[in-house]
Amino acid sequence: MLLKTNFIEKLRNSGLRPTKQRLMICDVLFNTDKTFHFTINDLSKIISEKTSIKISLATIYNTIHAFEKKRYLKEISINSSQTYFDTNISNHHHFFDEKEGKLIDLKNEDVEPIKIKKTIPGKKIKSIEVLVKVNLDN
Amino acid sequence: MLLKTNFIEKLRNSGLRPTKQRLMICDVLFNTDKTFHFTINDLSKIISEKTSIKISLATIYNTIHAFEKKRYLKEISINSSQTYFDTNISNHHHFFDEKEGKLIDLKNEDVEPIKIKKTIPGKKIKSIEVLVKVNLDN
DNA sequence: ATCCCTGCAAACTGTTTGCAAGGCC
DNA sequence: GGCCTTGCAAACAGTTTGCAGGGAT
Repeated sequence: MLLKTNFIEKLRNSGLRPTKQRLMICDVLFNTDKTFHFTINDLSKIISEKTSIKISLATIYNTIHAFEKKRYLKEISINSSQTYFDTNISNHHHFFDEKEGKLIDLKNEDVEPIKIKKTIPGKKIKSIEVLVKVNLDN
Repeated sequence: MLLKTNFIEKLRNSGLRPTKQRLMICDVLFNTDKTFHFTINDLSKIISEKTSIKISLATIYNTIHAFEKKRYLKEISINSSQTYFDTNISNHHHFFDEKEGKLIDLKNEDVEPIKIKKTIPGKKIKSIEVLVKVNLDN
């Protein structure tokens, strides 16, 4: 758990002004031990349920992109009408439950190290993401 | 290489009427030894460059979705503003060149078999997709 | 005082849909 | 003829942008 003052610090250190909207978003995203996945829509709903303050969608997009740039969040690669973000910024893989449209973390020890035996000249591997799609067992 | 009559056959067998639009799309997608990746936009451009016939975007979307349902194509999971399709419907993985926005096939022998040691009760693994993001080497 | 940030509305992009006209069987 | 398909335009959803007013430093 982090205190509000920590968030203020965190934002300042990134060159982001600690506005009440950003602090609110920090509180939702980072004031928990667990990491989780969300869409902008999810986040917007959580905020409106949690407080009476309304944060404009534009501001939410703005803030999330700023946080992504600062590596407080990362975007997850799934084809979906909405973009998913992850508060777990470490390298890890995902299950995607097609029926529920939900992402589930795979711990690193759940996946044997991926070895890529091919390289592309002049290019460097930036990330390796495994997406395991699951559905009903029938 | 397949002949036009083969495509007519193929479409008929799937319960799809062999219209000239669909045959044109078949020709672009399947009348080659190589498989490839494309977006709807790409496809639309290829068609308009290749022939003077103009196929409406709605029809292209329509046809591609029909082909996907019939498993002549598959969609690839990348977060991108556009949806990518693959004429290679076998299980395989991809490089994604972030700079060029282009997909490159990884042959199965280029990736050591992925082992997932976790299961989800009542759920079955439908697919395992590896996306290796690459970018300039600096 | 300055510069950054917010919120609204409008704009934009890729995709989907409704429907009338046309084409395949 | 009946049903499927096409093509257009309008609708749609998620996201981005321009800009005026407000807030942080």
